[in-house]
Amino acid sequence: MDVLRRNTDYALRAMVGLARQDGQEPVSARWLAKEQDMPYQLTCKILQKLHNARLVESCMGPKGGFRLSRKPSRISLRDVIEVVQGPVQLNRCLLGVSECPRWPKCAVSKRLADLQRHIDGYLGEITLDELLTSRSMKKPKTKGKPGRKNV
Amino acid sequence: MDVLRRNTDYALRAMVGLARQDGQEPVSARWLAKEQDMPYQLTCKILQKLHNARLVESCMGPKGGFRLSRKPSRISLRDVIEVVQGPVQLNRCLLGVSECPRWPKCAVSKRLADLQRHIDGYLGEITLDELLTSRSMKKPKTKGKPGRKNV
DNA sequence: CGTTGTAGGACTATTATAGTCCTATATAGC
DNA sequence: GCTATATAGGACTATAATAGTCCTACAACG
Repeated sequence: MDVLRRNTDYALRAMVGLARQDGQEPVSARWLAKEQDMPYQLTCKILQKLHNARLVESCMGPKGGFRLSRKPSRISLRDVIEVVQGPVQLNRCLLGVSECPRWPKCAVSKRLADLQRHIDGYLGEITLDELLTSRSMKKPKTKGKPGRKNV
Repeated sequence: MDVLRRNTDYALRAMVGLARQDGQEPVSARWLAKEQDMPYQLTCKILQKLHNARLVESCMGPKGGFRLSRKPSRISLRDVIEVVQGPVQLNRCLLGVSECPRWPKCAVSKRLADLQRHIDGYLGEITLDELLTSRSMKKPKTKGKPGRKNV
């Protein structure tokens, strides 16, 4: 499939949904799920992950819900991605040389490591607020399976 | 392995194995499989794919086998990757805007599209011959690569 | 104290990937 | 021609990763 998975997409949508509310008022998972066409239960799970990673704050009870724990401009795409699907790695060996059983026979590494660094850097630079404007319109139709729509 | 799958890794190893033989003599799937620690049947499948994509030539019969269809310096990592696992895409929508049902609500696209282009370009630049030296365990890498590292 | 919310464990379902089995066919050498 | 060794490839099984659901517990506002 793709590098960014469906759950990552959901997480991004959720974060964007929260960022738009931008207020003090917490937003409920149910509302977010509906707003962004995501399965409710999954939305809960993903928000929990985001909460454990301190990207969002939560309050329980009626009037409860979630809000971003810092400004959208201080949350990167990479932050969100890593919470949901872990780091985007080209190849497992790139993380820890020590783990590769074929080393030193295998060493695609050097050039790929450069690319890896670039990807990490790039994803780390893109921030949530950059996604806000483009996401702001109300959607036209789109119903059916909760299929993968888009990032 | 994440972005690059195991089969892609196998394909890369197979190609490297072939590139090292550098000769006129075709190399059999069985030999390659053993050399590179890969399941024989899978190796056959993958070589078939590489053959259909014209990256390798094949000859049947005893003394048959595979050889690269062009020089290692003219085969990119991207060529191999795309044969085995398809294009490395960050997100499905980046391929064709027309397919996205959430447009225009969603448009992470712009920044990600840049990254996508960079990845494609980079993978397209890395050539097989650049992997040869680093993959041969005999020689430590005291040697500068003659490969074309041009953008 | 009931309603509306999050927390989260434990499951099921679905899909993608990896890997195997089997049969057909080509060809070199006898 | 016959046989051994090779690729070609369809059809299958197995395994793993991902997506999604169900259920119970707990927190807090009114």
